Amino acid sequence: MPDSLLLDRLLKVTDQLTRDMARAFADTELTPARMGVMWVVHHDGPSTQKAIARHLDVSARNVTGLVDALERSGYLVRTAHPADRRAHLVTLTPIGTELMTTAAHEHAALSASLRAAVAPADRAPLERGLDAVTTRLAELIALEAKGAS
Amino acid sequence: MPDSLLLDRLLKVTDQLTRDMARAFADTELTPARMGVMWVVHHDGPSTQKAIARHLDVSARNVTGLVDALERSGYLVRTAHPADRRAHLVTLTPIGTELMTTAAHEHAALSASLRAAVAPADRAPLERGLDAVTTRLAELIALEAKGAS
DNA sequence: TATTGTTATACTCTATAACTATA
DNA sequence: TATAGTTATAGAGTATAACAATA
Repeated sequence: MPDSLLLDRLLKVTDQLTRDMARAFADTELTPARMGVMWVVHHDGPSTQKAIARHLDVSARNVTGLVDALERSGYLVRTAHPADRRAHLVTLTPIGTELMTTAAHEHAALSASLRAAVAPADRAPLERGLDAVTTRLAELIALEAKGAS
Repeated sequence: MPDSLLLDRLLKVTDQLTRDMARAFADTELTPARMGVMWVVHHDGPSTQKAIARHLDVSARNVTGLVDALERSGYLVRTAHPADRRAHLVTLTPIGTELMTTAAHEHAALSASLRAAVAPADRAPLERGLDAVTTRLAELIALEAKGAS
């Protein structure tokens, strides 16, 4: 597709990554949304559900359901918050920690594989270009949010 | 984020595009999945639901629901297939055609805006890099599909 | 009063399976 | 027999609103 628009290329990658992630979790009790919760807790350590909701920019109700499923599957547990009896601290179980260790390795390996597929001279410009696109997209999204107030 | 992995950059753009599209359709009866149907019919002309399902790689049942919603909203209609009485030909209404004309312009404008945000010397390498990533991702997805048979 | 999390409710996207009408 | 589409059913993600317990 030599004449494609930049946006079409970005949407193509978006579609591939979305589908590939969903496929990777088929036949497990994990899903992309549940893994989102796992990444937050993996990176930030034990977190309240409110903090997770803010981090993912989803509703508190949504987090309740995702944590329910992950707790059922044994990847995390709700524990008492030491200072606030309203809140739960969501904490990874040993199995959850093991899952995320593996996931982090696979994530890095996939990133390296994709980078290796790019011509060496194009790698730095690709990364700079993606950063520029991200910055512009963030500006456009902020503008829309403002206008839609 | 100067030290981010390539994959993290790609996922960031994926997240931004996904959210931005969903936001763009808030307060309308359109959604990203419904617009997917609209794009197929816009590009391919009157299409059977089966053809749409193949194009989008979703189930026939799914297309039934999406076409139901778009027909209710007045963007397309089911018409009789001239040669196969089992099939429906999904056809854009004048309003649907108008919608897609506008959408195509906005799509091109967004693409140009994103491209303009990238340093001129980085634009060609960015596009080449994205094509390389897409090709590699397609290979990896094909490998997984084969292994999971 | 404000906040955390849950229950209640609803909509969308998605899938498989069974069924109808046609090929 | 095979195919196009629908109905039936189900699970997942998401949201708002009302409510309980606690701050």
